[in-house]
Amino acid sequence: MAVPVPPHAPAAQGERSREEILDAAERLMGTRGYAATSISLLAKASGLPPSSIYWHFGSKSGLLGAVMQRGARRFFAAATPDPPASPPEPRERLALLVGRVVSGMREHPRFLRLVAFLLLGGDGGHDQHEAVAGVRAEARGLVRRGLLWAYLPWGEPLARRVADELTDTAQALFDGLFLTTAGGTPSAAVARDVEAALHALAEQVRDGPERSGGPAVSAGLSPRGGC
Amino acid sequence: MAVPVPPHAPAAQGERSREEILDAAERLMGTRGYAATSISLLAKASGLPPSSIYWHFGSKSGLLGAVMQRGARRFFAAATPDPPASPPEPRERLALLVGRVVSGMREHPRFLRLVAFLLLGGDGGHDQHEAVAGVRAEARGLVRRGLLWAYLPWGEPLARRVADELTDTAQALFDGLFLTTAGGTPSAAVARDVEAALHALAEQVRDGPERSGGPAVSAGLSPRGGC
Amino acid sequence: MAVPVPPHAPAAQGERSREEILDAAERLMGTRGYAATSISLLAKASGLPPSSIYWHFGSKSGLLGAVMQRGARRFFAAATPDPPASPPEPRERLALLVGRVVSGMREHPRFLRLVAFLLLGGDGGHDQHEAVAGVRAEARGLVRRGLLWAYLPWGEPLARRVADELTDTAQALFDGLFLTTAGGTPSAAVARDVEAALHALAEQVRDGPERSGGPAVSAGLSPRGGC
Amino acid sequence: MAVPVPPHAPAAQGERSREEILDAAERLMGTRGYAATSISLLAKASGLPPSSIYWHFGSKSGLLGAVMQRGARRFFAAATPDPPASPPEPRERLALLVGRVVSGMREHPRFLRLVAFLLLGGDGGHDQHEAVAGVRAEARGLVRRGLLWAYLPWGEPLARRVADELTDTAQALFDGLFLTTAGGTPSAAVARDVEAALHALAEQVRDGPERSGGPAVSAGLSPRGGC
DNA sequence: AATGAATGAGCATTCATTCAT
DNA sequence: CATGAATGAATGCTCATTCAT
Repeated sequence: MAVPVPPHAPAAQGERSREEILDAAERLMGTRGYAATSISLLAKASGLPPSSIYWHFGSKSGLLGAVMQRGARRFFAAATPDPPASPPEPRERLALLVGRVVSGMREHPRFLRLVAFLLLGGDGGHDQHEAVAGVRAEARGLVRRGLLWAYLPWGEPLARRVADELTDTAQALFDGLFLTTAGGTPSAAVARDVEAALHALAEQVRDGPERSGGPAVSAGLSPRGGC
Repeated sequence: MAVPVPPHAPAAQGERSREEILDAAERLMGTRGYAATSISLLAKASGLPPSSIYWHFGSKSGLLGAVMQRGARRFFAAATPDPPASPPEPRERLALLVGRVVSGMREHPRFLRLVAFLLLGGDGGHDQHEAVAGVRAEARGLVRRGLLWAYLPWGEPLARRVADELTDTAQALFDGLFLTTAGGTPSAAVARDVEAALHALAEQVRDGPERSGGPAVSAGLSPRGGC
Repeated sequence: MAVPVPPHAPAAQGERSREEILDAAERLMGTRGYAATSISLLAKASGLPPSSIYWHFGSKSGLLGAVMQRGARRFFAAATPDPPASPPEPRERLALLVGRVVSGMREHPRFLRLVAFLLLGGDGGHDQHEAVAGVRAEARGLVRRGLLWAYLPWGEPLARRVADELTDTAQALFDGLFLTTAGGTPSAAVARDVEAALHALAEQVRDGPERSGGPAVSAGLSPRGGC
Repeated sequence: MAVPVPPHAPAAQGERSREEILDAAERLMGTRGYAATSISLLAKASGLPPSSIYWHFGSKSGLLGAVMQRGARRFFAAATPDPPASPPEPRERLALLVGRVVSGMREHPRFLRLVAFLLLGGDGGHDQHEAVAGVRAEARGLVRRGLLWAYLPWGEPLARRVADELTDTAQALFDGLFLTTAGGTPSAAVARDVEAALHALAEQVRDGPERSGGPAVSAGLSPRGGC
């Protein structure tokens, strides 16, 4: 006897199809890039016809949007440090932060590769540009909050200075950690160096407050000269 | 009987067409990625018909190969430090090294973006995988020689240790410096931090010879250590 | 056991949906043609899902049939002259006839455009060809009865001759009046001329009984006669 | 031995393909309408693959444009009366005019049906709307010049008045002549009546100069009343 | 050295339609 | 009555590539 489906279990089969398509899309787009992943390839990989993909997501870029949304939710859940674990030392806290980011990379490599593809590719419509920008901004926030929390034992004003001055660089170091292995498992040695480097930079921020006139040389950045 | 024109008399018009195609390809492939750059788009951008592109390069991946070859030659020429400038201090030498890499990034962003696309993308045939691997290896060599030269003032054995232990990390930091701006002009502040970070790591190599058991914590990287 | 709702209790909501679909279909098919009007467009326009359209009409051509039926009923109701108004003069009666046809055109332009589309298009299945033929035949009957009534003051035998000889031409003139503005409001000036032309032709029928050998010349229509 | 093709015989095969595609398109679009004629149908009918159609015409609407252009050129060549034949009597001249129009209809029915389709269909992009408007305007010019020439024996001022007042109506009558048979061979009887009707209207223009207050009644055009 | 013309495979997308609920 | 979900076939169009000239 046909029992009417209760509204809170909405069309179980439809939801399952949707997830299967999203899985296939994350896997393939994160492997080959957005442009190189055709709808018919996704159809083959998900076992559903192209028209079903369109029924669920409306368009290829709509599918991309859904992949990004779900991927971002999952990645940030994996990369955000658990509040309970709070060692007293900044160095250990930093290690915890780096560890969570690295484990996020290890658990969601395909999503991050897709983000990298989109970050590089200037072709996509502007909604996907927006989606990427959103993810990047959220990641930046995560890094910033992480630094703030890591260096809170040094006192809040200093922690804030560290976060202000190192967020961009930290994000860049994480990007590099990811890109060097092209989205494979990040190298433990490099991760260790990244951690050490960040801590060294934090100590420089703590010890030498004069930032813009510091000892950095970097010839070639300014129109040749120094500083 | 049509004798193929000998290479030392390069039939000016033909050579010019070839360069125009390469320019368009570097620009477009470095902007939109390889897969998203069609031959007919290249034809429109270069002003020559598709068949001419095939006459010059044989296939789309042949064109990619030529773009990579020319791009690599140019990039490494721009990123290799001039031998004459040799300041006495490692820190200054490092600054010079970073400066050259950054100026290579600034002058050839499209080529580097293309490399990044190919590094991420598993789609290309294995020729292009080879080409990318070659470029990466060459870049690694450049970084290694750069570090060796920078820290030579500390004595060759130590310089060699620094190079051995920091090459991968240095390359990762450069990758991050590039990816953070997605191939736009690299941030001067981040470049400065990268430089400072590398130097700090070098000092750690110099001061604490015990590497693997050092103070690094990085929970989650080793088969679960901290946290 | 689900008993089909008896027709005299038409389940208000269902009837309303049906009418909304018919409205959207008449509007869209009469604007863009049958082939260019898709079910999903109709769904969007009517606010009901495609499956509901199928529930009500069974198929796209079933929907067309229903549109034609309702449209024909409405159009002929609007175009049939009221019996009460019966001026004594043929000319005035003719004016009344033309007026009603024109007002039918003004009130149901979309239906007539759809008829014209189907009249021109050989694509539709033969049901719709039949439907169109039915509408055309009914229209012809209307015109014929109208002419008969208009020229009854001249005596029935003559009125019958006028109707016999002018029905086709009158229908053609009405067609032209409609097509010239492509289904917009018919031009009042042209309508006046059509009326005058029909009356002049009727007078010719009255005055010169010799039809086939009359003064008409029309080179090129008979198997080459003049020119 | 391969002789280079002289430039004035440009790619004979290409031109032939182009014409074959145009032939198939005129035939099919003029039979089923623009929307109902798919590219793959055209490919089957012309013997060339869809991609070749795109090579020659760029898009479906580009093909439509080419069909319209060629069709208009041919139709107007067929429908324009030869200057040499100039009988003295207006009635005979009118017969000649009608005859040419009718023979244009007989020789190019498919083109005219396509025009009618486009005239009715509000969906097409605005370039096709433009093309249709152009054809309609050119046809109007043809009718106007034809009337002027036909009634020149009555003196130029009168001929000009006839043309001014009857061009729209004449075009409508021709439209009706065409639409009644839906683009089949126009009925000779109706054509004869159209000719007679036009002449009768011309005589009314000649005899009664007061146009706007004339004997036309057409109830229903003005907001009910008369005139 | 170059190109106009062609082509089969594939693209993203929409089609009319069905059916379990 | 109504609808969410699905589907195979077709849509207009672009793809990388070839080849005679």
